[in-house]
Amino acid sequence: MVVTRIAPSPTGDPHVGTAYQALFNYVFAKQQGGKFIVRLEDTDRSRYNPTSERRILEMLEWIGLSPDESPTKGGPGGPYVQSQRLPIYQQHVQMLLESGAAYRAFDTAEELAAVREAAQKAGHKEQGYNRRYRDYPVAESERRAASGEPHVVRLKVPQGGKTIVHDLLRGPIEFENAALDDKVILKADGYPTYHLAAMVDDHLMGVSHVIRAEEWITSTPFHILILRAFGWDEPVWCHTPLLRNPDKSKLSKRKMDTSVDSYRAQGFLPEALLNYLGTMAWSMPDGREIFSVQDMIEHFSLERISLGGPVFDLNKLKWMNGKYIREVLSVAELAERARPFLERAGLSAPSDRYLQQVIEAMRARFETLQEFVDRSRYFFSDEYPMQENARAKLREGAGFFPELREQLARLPDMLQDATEPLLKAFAEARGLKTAAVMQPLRAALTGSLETPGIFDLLTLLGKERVLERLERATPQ
RNA sequence: GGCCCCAUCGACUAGCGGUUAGGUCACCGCCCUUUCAAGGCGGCGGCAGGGGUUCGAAUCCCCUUGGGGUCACCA
Repeated sequence: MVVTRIAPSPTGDPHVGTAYQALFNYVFAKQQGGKFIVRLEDTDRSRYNPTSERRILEMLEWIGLSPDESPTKGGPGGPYVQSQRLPIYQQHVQMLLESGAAYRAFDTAEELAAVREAAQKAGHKEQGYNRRYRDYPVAESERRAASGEPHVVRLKVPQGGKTIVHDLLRGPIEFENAALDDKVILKADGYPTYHLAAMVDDHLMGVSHVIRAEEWITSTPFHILILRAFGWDEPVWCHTPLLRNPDKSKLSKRKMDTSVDSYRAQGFLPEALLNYLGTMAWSMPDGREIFSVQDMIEHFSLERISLGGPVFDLNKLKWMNGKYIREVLSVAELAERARPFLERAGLSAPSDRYLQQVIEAMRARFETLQEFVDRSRYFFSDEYPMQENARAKLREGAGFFPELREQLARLPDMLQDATEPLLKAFAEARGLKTAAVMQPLRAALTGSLETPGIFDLLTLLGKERVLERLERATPQ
């Protein structure tokens, strides 16, 4: 059975890279009739962030990549939080200690730093651990450990030969074992390092395919060595390209907005964000660019992942979000999603019908739900900003506003059948171009020159508000 | 710097020995539109360079260059 996983570290905001990895792991697992696991890697106490954990899990639900097994859902391989699995790791490390595949090292942090510094000064190329305790007498090691002396446990990496990583996308990648380090697998605080914990968990949880970012390639030989030390089989390794900043470096919050929560707050739709991520290093066989996760599951193959590192382009993400807004979601759905944004801005719609009508009119004019709110304020409140270019138009119309208002007031309603002839006749009677009437009117009604069509505006705003705003726009 | 990965328009990509190198975003122009968008049509723009292999290379191999990742008791 195919089992995939993501193993995020709860250290901060839910990262788009996590959503990206989740997408590929989820889609592949679902397509193969397998399962998708989420496991939290919180073995670094110093970087642990208590709210991050919950937010990562919530993010996955929001975006629609719900795991089959996770800290909140549980499952046969649980617990799914590494800090709750300490006995398991310690037990496994003990096995390696007993088999001689690992050894205790009693170097202090200061000693290591000093050694490293000395090596650097001497211009040594080898930067790894000096393996001081690799051949330390076992009895002595046992004694010092038993006496409570702080220590770490390191893996005894073979000093000759090579380890080959068979990457699904890149073929065999060779590493000289001599160039590898005796990495720490159990820290002095009793917590395992990522390398040990991830391999033990992947094995115990039955993970068949490790689909992860390419930054892990260089530590994969070490992972393979851990697996071998236990006598376990390797999963299929598949390293996907890293999402990039515009300058091509690894996507980072210093240079880009990497928080999924932030995109959510800006009014990006989960479907659109997911669709966009799906076009990063992957493409639909038929070239379609707008596709759902379900479409992706139907046509996915790991082999179609391209290897160049894709730049995360906010511009195209926005375009795609707009595409979903105007062509994929129904007006009713959009209304429901827009409502919380409206409320957060202190606005509310008098009715579902009205909200939907406004959205229909605005649909092609916003690309995020926040933009919708920002650009539609005049539909929901009489307090809206007057833009500078609109103010200028207002002055042009000031002279005829009272008369225009008078005439509009005599109409039974503001429907186009009545308002259009009126506006045209009104302009003609004064020797004005129709636009010379419409633009000042638009400015008076909305404070803006970028709005839906004037007749939609009149209809939606209704007679009462139209007359009121016209009056308000007329200088006393 | 060592090791490792990668390389098609500015960006995302299609291409997997024979194509006028296709599509999308962005940009520019035109159309539609008495606003702004959206939409339609068109345009600009690319196989990093050099060697091979081959009748024939964007496609295969090598070198160079460039970019990236990684070298923690972080993941």
